[in-house]
Amino acid sequence: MGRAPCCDKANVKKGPWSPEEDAKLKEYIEKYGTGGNWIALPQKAGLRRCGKSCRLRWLNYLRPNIKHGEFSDEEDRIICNLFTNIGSRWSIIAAQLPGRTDNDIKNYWNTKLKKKLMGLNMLPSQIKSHSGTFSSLLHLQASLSSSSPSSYRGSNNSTAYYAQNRSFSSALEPISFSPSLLSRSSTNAASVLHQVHQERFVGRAMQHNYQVKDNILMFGGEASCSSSDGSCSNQISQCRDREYEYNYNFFNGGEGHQKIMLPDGLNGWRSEKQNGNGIWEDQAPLDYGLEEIKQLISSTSSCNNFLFDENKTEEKAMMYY
DNA sequence: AATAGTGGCAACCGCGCGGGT
DNA sequence: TACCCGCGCGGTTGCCACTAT
Repeated sequence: MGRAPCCDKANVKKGPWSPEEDAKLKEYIEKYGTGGNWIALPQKAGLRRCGKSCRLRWLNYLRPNIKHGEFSDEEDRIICNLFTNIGSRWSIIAAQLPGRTDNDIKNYWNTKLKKKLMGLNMLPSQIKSHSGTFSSLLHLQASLSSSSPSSYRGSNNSTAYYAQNRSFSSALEPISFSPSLLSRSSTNAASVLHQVHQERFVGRAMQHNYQVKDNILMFGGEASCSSSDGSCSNQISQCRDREYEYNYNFFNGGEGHQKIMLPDGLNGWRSEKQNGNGIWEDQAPLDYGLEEIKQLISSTSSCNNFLFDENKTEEKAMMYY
């Protein structure tokens, strides 16, 4: 049995909003607010509209400080960067662009920005050969970047790595997230992180959990949750409590020298270990040829090359995904 | 001038989540 | 604990304007 409709569809108007309806809605909300109940709002405001429709109209069009029109290069950069790192979390991306709505950004991405990027660097054959969406390609890029050449693993300064290897690490521009980014989302921060990791490291439809065990960050299901003392959940919550620190260390391989075990996003699991010289090495290489991978990544590097300011690699409070 | 094709945007739909009971 | 309800999100659809033929 399906869910009950949110409103009486027969008595509800659909389609484009008239200026009169806009005025009614705007006037009502400015006077009384939403009252925390969108479902009841249209009736009170004298509108024959579904509450959800009112909410959408208000959020995407009528509410103050909405920015319409062309996106700036800086906005392009942010969108591209965030999309690469967190995928189609339009609301989160929108939270980083004051005045822009998630719908706006989504439309802009789908109709313009994606094509812009594709047109610049992607050859049709490359797209076809990987039979994935642009999104999955970016995710692939992201996951591959997380398994970047082991030569940098020994370094605590990943920024240096980015600076030297921008064409390869294109999507791994460090991103600065304001705390409001997470708090403004209806989803809690840990959940966002969890989802981000799923998208970031899993190039196929697999679901993974992560946990911290003995200072080792591990991804996986029950197998990785085999703590002998059964304190799996505690470890996870510890991880969540320290999410900023953890994320920094996670990618940076920095303070704490956390080991990671992660899905390689293509062919299964890949773990890493430190060799005798303190260099982090992949335990199992990817089956994808390195050259092919580099080609893929450089082919999508337009995201950085034409949008990103080279001088902005210095980030302060940053999280690496 | 008429028609078909394409792009862009606004709006809708269905689902998952979380709070309340 | 289970259920209901509203909210918010992401994907999709439909309409309109513009362009090409």
